[in-house]
Amino acid sequence: MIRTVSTPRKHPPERRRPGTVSIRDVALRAGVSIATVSRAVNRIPTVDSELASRVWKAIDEVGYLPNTQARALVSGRSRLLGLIVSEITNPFFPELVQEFETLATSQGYEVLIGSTNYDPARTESLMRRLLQRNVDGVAVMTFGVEEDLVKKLVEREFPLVFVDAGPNLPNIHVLKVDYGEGIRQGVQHLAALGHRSIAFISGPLAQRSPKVRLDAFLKSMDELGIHVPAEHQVEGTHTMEGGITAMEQLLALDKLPTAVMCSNDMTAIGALHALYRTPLKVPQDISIVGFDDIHLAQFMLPPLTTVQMSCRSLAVAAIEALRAGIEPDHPKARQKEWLISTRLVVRQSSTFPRGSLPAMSHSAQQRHGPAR
Amino acid sequence: MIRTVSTPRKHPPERRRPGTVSIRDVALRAGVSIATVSRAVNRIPTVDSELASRVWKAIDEVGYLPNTQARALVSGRSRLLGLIVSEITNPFFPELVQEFETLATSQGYEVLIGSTNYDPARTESLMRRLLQRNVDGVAVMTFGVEEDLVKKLVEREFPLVFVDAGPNLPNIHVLKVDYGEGIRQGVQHLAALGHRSIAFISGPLAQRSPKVRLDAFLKSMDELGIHVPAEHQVEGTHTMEGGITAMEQLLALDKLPTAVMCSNDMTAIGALHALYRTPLKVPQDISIVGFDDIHLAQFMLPPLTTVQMSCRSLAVAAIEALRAGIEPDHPKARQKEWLISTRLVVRQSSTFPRGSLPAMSHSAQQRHGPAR
DNA sequence: ATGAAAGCGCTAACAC
DNA sequence: GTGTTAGCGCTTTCAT
Repeated sequence: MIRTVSTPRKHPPERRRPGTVSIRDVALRAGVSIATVSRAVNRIPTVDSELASRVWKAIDEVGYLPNTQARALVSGRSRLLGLIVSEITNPFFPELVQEFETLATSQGYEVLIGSTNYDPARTESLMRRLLQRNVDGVAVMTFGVEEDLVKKLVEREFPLVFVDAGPNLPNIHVLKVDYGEGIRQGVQHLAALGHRSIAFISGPLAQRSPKVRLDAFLKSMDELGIHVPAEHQVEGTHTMEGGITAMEQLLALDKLPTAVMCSNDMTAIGALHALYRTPLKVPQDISIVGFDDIHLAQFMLPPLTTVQMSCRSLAVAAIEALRAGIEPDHPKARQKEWLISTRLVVRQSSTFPRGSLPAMSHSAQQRHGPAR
Repeated sequence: MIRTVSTPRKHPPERRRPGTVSIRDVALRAGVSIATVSRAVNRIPTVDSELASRVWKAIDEVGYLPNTQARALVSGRSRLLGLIVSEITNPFFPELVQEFETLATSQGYEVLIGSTNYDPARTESLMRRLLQRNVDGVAVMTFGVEEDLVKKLVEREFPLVFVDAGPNLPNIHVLKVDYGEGIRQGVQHLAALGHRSIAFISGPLAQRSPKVRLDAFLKSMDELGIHVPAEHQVEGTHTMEGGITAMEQLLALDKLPTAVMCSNDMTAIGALHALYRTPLKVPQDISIVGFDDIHLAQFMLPPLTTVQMSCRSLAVAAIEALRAGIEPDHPKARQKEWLISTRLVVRQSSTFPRGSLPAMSHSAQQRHGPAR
């Protein structure tokens, strides 16, 4: 072996955690080179089977675990995915996180999760940290990411997926949730039951997704030629508290709407709770429709009619889109838009408006009957 | 420079993502060595200030972000913390995750989260993956981790924190939640109101924490000399569904208990929902007490009386314990147990048992009055 | 104060 | 088929 002339180091720093085992220990034990160990571990077929089994035996004996960081360093791929959500405590997100994590894991990726808590500064530092960790891609399930940063990343062709059109940039991977269709179904469901006075409790309108949902609602109402007075559009916060407050605002109105559509389920749940405190009954006096179909929705009293946005398909699409961006010859490498469909789930929080009850068939009676 | 004789590589593989900037680019741009850049970045005070500012300027110009993986590789510390929870969709955990993440982040750590879904195989693979990722320590907020694995890690002095005595091993960092005190307070609250027939809906008893909670309940009852008949101990699942089912079991009994204490809030919420479907009123006909004090608890109808276990203190203690294990000269490096206190939060789901109502003072009337 | 270079654990090109 | 070695990006020693 030819060495450089520099004198050997005097105090080789002992940085390894005691008990940590490296590829060299395995090689030594198995009496092969580290390259052979590496090949065996990576299941390169050309390795002699006798050697391979010696290697595996040694691996077992010394308790070797390949160091992912080192692998990442040399391969340039970390097999880490970033997942940015706005608020992990909002019940919609854990369900998404769970799906995302399960899928990622099964495909050999790990997930680094961050919640932004709607704080742009936090979002940016989060993004930076994810990049420093060399994540292979990031799914951004929130808003308020600075356009500048995103633009830079897009230029570097860094794999990035947004839900609902993210920043208005070309060449971005976007999961387009079909709010139009989902919310239209909700509106039409209510309209079909005879509602004409339908209020909408939105999310925080400074954010894109809540805005899109509100627009979808207004458009659906417009299609039916129903006017929505300003006082029937209340801004919530996509939280239970927001739903309570917003519903209280509606309750203070001279003329109550006969139905309320909510921008997400937590808002709808808040609305239900505000109503529990009044003599009004859901759905007999007022119908409530949510959006998301979180797990909790079916356990509400009455069980919540809502528009389902499948976490599963969201997660599947997000990961597929990310991998398409990561792996150069992924079949869908050029696809930029991924459509997420939604569907109405009719439960018992919606029925005919009081007074406009049509001659009731027995089945309708059952279907939309009182829940308690 | 003295080089070895080997011929130069023919196809230096291009693994770097286009746009990625390394320390060398900065050094080149600033006209200094990479060592100087490294020193500047790490704010080593001996760097000449003129050079340092040149370096920072270059960093800014090329958009350099230090690669954490490489740093971790050389320093032996990844500044990554593993957080294992049983089920991210259980509302208690997101609150914990949020606290944990915020704290970790503010201390320069990133968090790798995994949910086990109560699957031991999944737990083990998760643990292995965390180790491969070189996490500096792992907080295990769940159960069913194989003793063997844990034992190995403990031998290697790998920083590990468990909630509630984890495996029965010496020298393990444990967050001891003071169930005894919390549950005793709950029981005494009910007993003080006059309840003598108190049922308990436990969590899955195969797990340690639910078991400990049940034992604490039985002990508290025993202290008061109250016998708990077998049919008043129902096993739930720590989920809403489990609470519903368990409550239905209790409702089928000839003689109903006058109060039900639940092993966690989700169970209590399930119990409330099962009761909503009956003519029984909470708390007039039956009192319900939960455990955890999740965010949702205060929004129940009636707002849930529960024992608060603070996520914040849990997260604080977990991180402090981990850092104590990670950093050799941490002040609390030798501390093994961390006590987490709990406290009763009286809301409106508990009152006097029907019939045993003492001559009621006006204030008691208000305090424990009907919630709707 | 600064730079050269060793080396963290691993993969992959190359030589044999 | 197997071994040797360069090098991923960085920190840290050692020499200057």
